Amino acid sequence: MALRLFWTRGYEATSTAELTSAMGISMPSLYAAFGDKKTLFRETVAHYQQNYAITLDAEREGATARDVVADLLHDAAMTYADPAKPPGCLIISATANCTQASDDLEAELRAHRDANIRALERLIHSDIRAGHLPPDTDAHALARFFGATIQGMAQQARDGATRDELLVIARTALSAWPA
Amino acid sequence: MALRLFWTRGYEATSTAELTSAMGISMPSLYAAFGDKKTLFRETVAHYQQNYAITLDAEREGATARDVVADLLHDAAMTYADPAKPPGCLIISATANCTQASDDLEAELRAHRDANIRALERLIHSDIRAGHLPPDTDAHALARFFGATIQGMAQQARDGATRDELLVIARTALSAWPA
DNA sequence: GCGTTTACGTAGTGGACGCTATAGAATGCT
DNA sequence: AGCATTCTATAGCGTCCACTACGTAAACGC
Repeated sequence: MALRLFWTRGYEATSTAELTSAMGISMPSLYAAFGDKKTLFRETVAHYQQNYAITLDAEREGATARDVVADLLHDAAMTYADPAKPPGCLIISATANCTQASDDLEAELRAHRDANIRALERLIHSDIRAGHLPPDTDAHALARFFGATIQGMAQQARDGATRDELLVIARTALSAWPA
Repeated sequence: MALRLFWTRGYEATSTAELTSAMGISMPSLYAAFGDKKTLFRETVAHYQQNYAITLDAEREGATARDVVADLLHDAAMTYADPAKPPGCLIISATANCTQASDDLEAELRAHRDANIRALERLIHSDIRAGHLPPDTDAHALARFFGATIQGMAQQARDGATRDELLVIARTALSAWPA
């Protein structure tokens, strides 16, 4: 599975030889199917996004932003330290420390991360408008804080943190939610 | 300067050719002075540790653990998003996504990170014993939370967050401190 | 049954990596 | 000054990278 390799080792540290042997196919088959390594990676990211990435469920009926963020943090803890999957998050760490040759991929994943934080910010804003949060709440700051927390949880998971430890981080972070 | 290169690009993504041209020396001079690339990196890490890394000042007179952590977060924000320096933290990200060939370096930096979190935990423990924190405070959880926050701030800085944005993250994180 | 075509695997391509052998320049001693 | 020694620089070593050209063998049409 290409996903597991990119997930654990990142983009550049995963060689095409490892990919072909893990996928059980030969080198020309891989290039006939995907064109090049970058395209394979992009399709892997899309697959990850749809099947494994945590998402904030902004459409949940009757849920406040706090509820949604609580679920998001819970999902992050459960996913990032799932013993059956590689630790951490592909979108957060797969293009960390890459050469100029992969600057485009790094920018694409960064765009994903920024989009997630902006979605979080919109969610908080709508809760301010709905009166669930004080009108002077700094939505941008709050969104960035939880974005940073989730990225920190991903890094902690890669450093060996367990689900329980991540869940406690999530709970502590949530206590920073404005009254 | 080797430090800037390793700091921005990480260990494996920095080539020896870039290092020599940045240091203004030739390839054999580098190998005569340091032996190999790993040793150069280790000495760079030591130099970074002594001159640039944020440290928690556990010996500060009359300061509570909260004060010390507040300063630590403040320093992190100022350092990680310093326009005059590469963004983020070398010890946090320089060995992310490395090949098996660099597993030893990754383990060494991970040990640094773990030591920092344990130092934070000891600081919190001593504040519990001193009565500045409730006796049921989960020191381990709190230390991991702030460790995750700092790692998240470093990643945010590498994603382009400004000092002000990091400072607000720091302030928000501190509001999770037990009453 | 046979020629053609399609698919796969082996082996190799140019290039960059970490690292080093050899040749030249600068320095110190007599 | 002349010589030895050290110190540096160019050029190249083997290896691995992403990627591809060829030989081989199975599948299809007649």
